[in-house]
Amino acid sequence: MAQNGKLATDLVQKLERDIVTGVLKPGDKLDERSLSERFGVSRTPVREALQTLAGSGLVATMPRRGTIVASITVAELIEMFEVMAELEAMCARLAARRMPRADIEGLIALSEECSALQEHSDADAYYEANVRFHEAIYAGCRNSFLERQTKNVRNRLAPYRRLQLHRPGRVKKSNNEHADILNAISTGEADVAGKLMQQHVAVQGEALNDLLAIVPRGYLEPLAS
Amino acid sequence: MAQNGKLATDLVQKLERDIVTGVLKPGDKLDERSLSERFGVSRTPVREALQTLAGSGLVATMPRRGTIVASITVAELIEMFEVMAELEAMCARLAARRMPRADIEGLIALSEECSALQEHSDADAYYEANVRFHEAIYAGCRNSFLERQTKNVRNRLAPYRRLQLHRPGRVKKSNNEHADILNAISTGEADVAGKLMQQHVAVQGEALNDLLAIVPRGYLEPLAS
DNA sequence: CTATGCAATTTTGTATACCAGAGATGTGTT
DNA sequence: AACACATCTCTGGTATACAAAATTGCATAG
Repeated sequence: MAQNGKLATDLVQKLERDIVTGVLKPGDKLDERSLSERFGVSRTPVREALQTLAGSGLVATMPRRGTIVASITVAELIEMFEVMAELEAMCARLAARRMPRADIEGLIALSEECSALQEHSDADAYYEANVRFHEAIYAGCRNSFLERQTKNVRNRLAPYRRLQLHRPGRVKKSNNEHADILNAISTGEADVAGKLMQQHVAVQGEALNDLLAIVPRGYLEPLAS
Repeated sequence: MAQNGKLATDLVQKLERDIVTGVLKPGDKLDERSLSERFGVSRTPVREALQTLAGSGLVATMPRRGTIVASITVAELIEMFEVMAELEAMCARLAARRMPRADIEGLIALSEECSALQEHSDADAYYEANVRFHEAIYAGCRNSFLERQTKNVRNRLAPYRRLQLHRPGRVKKSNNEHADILNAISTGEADVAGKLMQQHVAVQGEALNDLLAIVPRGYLEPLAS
């Protein structure tokens, strides 16, 4: 979609991965000069890459004050989770109606993968499998625009979502919810699948308090920016 | 959000307005040198502006082949309307729950404005009022992230949505649907408001065929890109 | 010792120059 | 006359140089 030059595209992907996987954390400064030296290119493609990332919301750049990995306010966090839950619910609803049998088999396999990893209580490994499970459902909605849109919001929430699974008991609960969602999709109960997914993703009540409690300093902006 | 330099920001806004209002049409070529001469700046801020617009999907740039105002395929058009309907439905649902009385009064005023303009059967004037009505509902959801996201998709669909109102009878029908939506929001019936909005925005069945029939050449990409 | 103001340095924003690749056009050959 | 190949030009991609603004550090005054 946003096709810039080859160098810039590479940079976008590298930086995006680093942000989504947590190598770069919210609030980290992205200096154009350092980045250009580190990647052995001039500042121009670096700027283009940062520009692109700013467009998708992964970084924030203040005029004349540089670029940082986007950190959001508590209010925005709540807002984004609200939208995320609805987007994923839509994916699940459509997947229940449109996902071919063969792909559902694949989804089952991914679900089992999650279950297996859940036993070992390795939050990071589970997170990766979890991402694959969810992405399979995005793909199942057979709406590539919705898929892109959903992945985009997911990426922006990634640093925060990752934290959730480090809460005791959350992995097991998450895995159980997967089973129910999978079942609803498999039987074609669109509205049920959507509702379950909505609840699976939504962060409300106690879960919100728990999440806020474990968000590290710097991941959230102070109220007065 | 995506704060580039002052010049680039100005360009983004100017180009965005031209695209959304139809001055620039899908498929139009955006030559960097011409734009830089026309606006009296160098190519650098022009490139940054195009970069930003590409990020939001309003323009498409093919490597080494330049930038054009984004034109989409029929499949994408359908997909985007499907998502648009759901986003607006979510706005309406939340607005029904959260919109303060005072703001509902404003919404009523906007609705009456639409009704008044509908009489004169001036599709363009109605379109503007229509936009204001819908934006008031976006604002009513009290989720600024959802609001931005919705406006973004709306902007991308603007060239196509504008066409719809030129279909005979569509303006009157649209206006009637507004009344029902307004009523549901006013009485706090969230699910009804959402469902009505979803149907109001969705393009399916005959409406889709009608829309495709009046889309000018160049607005849609050929299947093989 | 702290606060304020000025200067120097760092870093971003813009302009320009250079390079490379894709498409167009023309010529030669079959 | 038609097709293929080569060259040429036009446009984007990248690098670098220059200008303006902000932060930081130091010095001086209170």
